Parts: sequence; structure tokens; C-alpha cells
Amino acid sequence: MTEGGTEAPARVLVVDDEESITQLVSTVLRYEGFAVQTAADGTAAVKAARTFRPDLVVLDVMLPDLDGFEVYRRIEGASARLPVLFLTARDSTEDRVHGLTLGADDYMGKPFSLEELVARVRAVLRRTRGDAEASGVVRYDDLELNEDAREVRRGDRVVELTPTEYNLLHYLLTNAGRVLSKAQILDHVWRYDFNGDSSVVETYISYLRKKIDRGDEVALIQTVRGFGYSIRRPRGR
Amino acid sequence: MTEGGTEAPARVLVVDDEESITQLVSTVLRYEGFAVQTAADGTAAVKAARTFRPDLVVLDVMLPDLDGFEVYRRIEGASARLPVLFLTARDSTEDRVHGLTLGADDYMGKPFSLEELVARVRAVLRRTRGDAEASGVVRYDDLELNEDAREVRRGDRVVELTPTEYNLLHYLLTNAGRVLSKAQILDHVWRYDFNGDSSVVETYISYLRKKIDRGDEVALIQTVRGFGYSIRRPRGR
DNA sequence: GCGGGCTCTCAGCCAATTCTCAGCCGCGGT
DNA sequence: ACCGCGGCTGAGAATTGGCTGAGAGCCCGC
Repeated sequence: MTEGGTEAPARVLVVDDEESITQLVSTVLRYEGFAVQTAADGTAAVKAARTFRPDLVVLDVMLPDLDGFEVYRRIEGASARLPVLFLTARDSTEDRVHGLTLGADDYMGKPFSLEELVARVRAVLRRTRGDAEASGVVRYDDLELNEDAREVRRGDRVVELTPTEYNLLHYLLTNAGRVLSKAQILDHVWRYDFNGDSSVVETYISYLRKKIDRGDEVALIQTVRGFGYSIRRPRGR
Repeated sequence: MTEGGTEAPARVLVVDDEESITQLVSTVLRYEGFAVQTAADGTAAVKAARTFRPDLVVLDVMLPDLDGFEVYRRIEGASARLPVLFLTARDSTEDRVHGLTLGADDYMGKPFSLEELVARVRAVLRRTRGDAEASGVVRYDDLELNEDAREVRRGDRVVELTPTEYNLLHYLLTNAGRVLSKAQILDHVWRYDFNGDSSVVETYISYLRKKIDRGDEVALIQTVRGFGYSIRRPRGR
């Protein structure tokens, strides 16, 4: 599930003053096949935008020197239409961002989950680059998840999911056929500061099953005892 | 199944204060074709990281001076992106390691089995070096083991295995054609602190046979009386 | 400030797995 | 052909892992 084989990888500039964040984010995005560069403050960011010529900037609103919006303005001047994904502390200031990010492409509160981060990065690039191939629909068997509509269907029945359920299903579905450990799931789907044990995962799997593998339908969510879970058709035995 | 013939061997730095562990781990990794260096505490580790320039660090979280995470941070500074495989006591500290099953890093609880250790070391290096050759599928005759899906097939029949059965088969399969003694098998597949006798191996071989060499199929699991076992086609006699 | 939905923890239950052991089988040597 | 040792396997006890219902805390919208 890395970026399309032949095309040049999309370039992402990650700007945050906390090193743990740039570290985490750049690791994940590189792993997902993007070319990543980081900057720790506003001036460095503006400079990097000029030299690195990213396709997308992931930009913290709170920076030691210039604030995120200022950086945004200066970067905008340089490049015609450079999409931005803002990171904001998940608190009061969030509303402030509402108005100001209208021009921007998206924003998300910290702490976020990596699953969500990657999904949004992809979504923004899909929109601005007009990558047709990536339609934003993930499917396995008669189970379908539409990212644009944020809608899930089993057969022709629409399934109502809570945010966590949705993220979990999204992760499982984009890795259909592969077995994912509870630790992996926790690290991808839950916020990076989550610090409980992996039994939540069991609980949410249980919730998902009630909604997705109901009654007479074929069970698609499989437990692989001792390892983890996987989305796949039941195995003959 | 040592490292690819022509390429330089990958370099691994092993850090643990218990000598029995560094001893054990480095012996096995050397045997598997890696270049290994060891360090017994944090400061030595940081120093070794600079001079030895490893491709991967196997790092105990509990160290006498700096803790593993601190070492991680300092090492990170030195080299661009140096992947780490953490070793944690299989208890409380395990939660502190969150965020490591994505991208380049991973962790495993002590006590572990060598089979698993080697598998993870390989997996991490495969990710960062992009070694295509290692696809994660091991095959012998019509018997196939897929690491991603944790799935085993005999012909086109899917075989359901428990964790221990899976690990055992994995070990046999990656050493197909070679005769492995019960002692070797015990040392590789079972946790290093296991101390029962080797009759468990017999039991598990028996389980595997029931699932893999059934009925009219050619028996691939061979007993070599007085020595051990081997995966191979039956010999003419 | 109330109610409802969402998230997470926990404990009891059930099922799968692991390991031990004992008796039997059969290979290989004489 | 027989013996003895090594290996095979069934049964069962102990342990572990996973599922789910109940409920507490939290946040959000009204």
C-alpha cells in the first residue's frame, strides 16, 4: 500500500516544533511511500517550502517564531496553490482555526491517530492532484467503505459506525488479507498518546462484528488466535 | 538462509546488560549471517552506534545507566533514521513502547524465542532496506507459508495452525532439506527460558503431521532416527 | 445542567492451546 | 526373529487468550 509504483512519490513537508511529532509523522509518511522533509520552526518551513517544493505541507499552528497562519501566507505567495493540512492543539483555539482554515484544505486536532493522518494526507492530495485512480473507496467482498462519503455498506445495507469503529474498520480493510496484531492496531488506530492496554481492541472488534458480521452473513472479521485479527473470508477447514 | 551472498552483511548492534542475552542473541545473529557488535549499557551503546554504524539496534529497555528510550533518542540524533527493535520485560513496561509497531521499529517481550527474534530482525531490515527478494513467503514443494497472512497451504488446501505449530513449521521450512535436532528445535522455537524436555517437540511434530501430511499426500516431515527431523521429500530406499 | 452517545475498563465465562505422561509401536541391530 | 531404545500419539490437567455484558466517565449538543 505504498504510492503508485511508476509515478514520483508525492512530497510532504512536515512542520512542528516538537521533535517527537515530526519524528513520528515523517516515519509513518515515509513508510507509506511519501518523500518527506521536516522543519522545526516557521522560518525554516518557509525556506524548505522554496527549496523542497512539496506537494503538501503538514503544519502545526503553534510554532516558536511565526505562527502557522503566517507561515501559510508566506508559503502561499511562493507557490501557486500549495495545499496545507493544519495540526492544532485539541482545545479552545480550535474554533479560531475554523475561520482561518477555510482557505486551507483540512486540519486535525492533536493528538491524532496515524490512521487518520495518513487518510487525510491522501485525501488532500487526491483532491488537489486529481489522482483519479485513487477513488477513496476500499472494498473487500461485499463490504465497502467510501472515504468521501464516510459511509460503510455491507451488501446494500448501510452500516452506521462511530468514529473509532470507522477508523478501525478502515485500517483492517486497507490491509485486508493480512493479519494485524493488537499492538499494530493500537498504534495505528488509537491516538498516539493512548496508554491503556490492548483489550480495547477486543471490545471494538466485538462492536464491529455486531454491526458488520450479522446473523446469516459470512463472517469477514477473523480472529487469528495468538496473533491478532484479519479481514478475510472464512477459511475452509 | 544466510544473508544474500553478494551484498555486505547487515550490521546489528545488540544492547543488553545481561551478558547471557547479548551472548545468545549475538551468536544466533552471527550464525544467520549478520555482522554483530554488543554493548552492555547506554553510554557504550551510543558510542558504538557512532563508530560501528549499525543498520539496526536490538535494544533492551531496562539498562543500568540510561534507559532504552533515552539511548534511542541520542542514537537517533547521530544517524538519520536508525531502526530499533526494543526488548521489554513482558509486563508493565510494555505499554510504554507504544508507537513502535509501525514503520521501521518494533518491539518484543522477554523471554522471546530465537525464531521470532530473527524473523523480526529480518522484517525490520526488509522494510528499511527495501530488500525485494524477501517477500515473506517460504515454500517447499507444494507446502507454502505466507508470513503476512500468517497462512499455510498444502497444495490448495489451507491449513489452520496454532502459534507454536506455526513457529515450528516456519523453522523447519526455512531450513528445509537440513536435519534439525530436537535440541536445536527447542532452542529456536521455544522461549529461551523453557525448561521441559524435548518430548514436546515430538508432540508438536505429531500435531503438524496430522495437519500437513494427511492421508494420501507425500509425507514432507521426515524423522531422522537418532538425529531429529527434516522437511524434505521422502528418500528412495 | 441534562441526556445521549461514545470510549474505555473490568470481570466472568468459555474455548483453544500448551505441556506432561504413559503405553504402545516399530526400526535396526544382532 | 527378537530385543531394546527412540519415537509416536491419545488423554487429560493447567494455563492462556479472547469475547462480551455492564457500567463509569467524558464530552457535546440542546
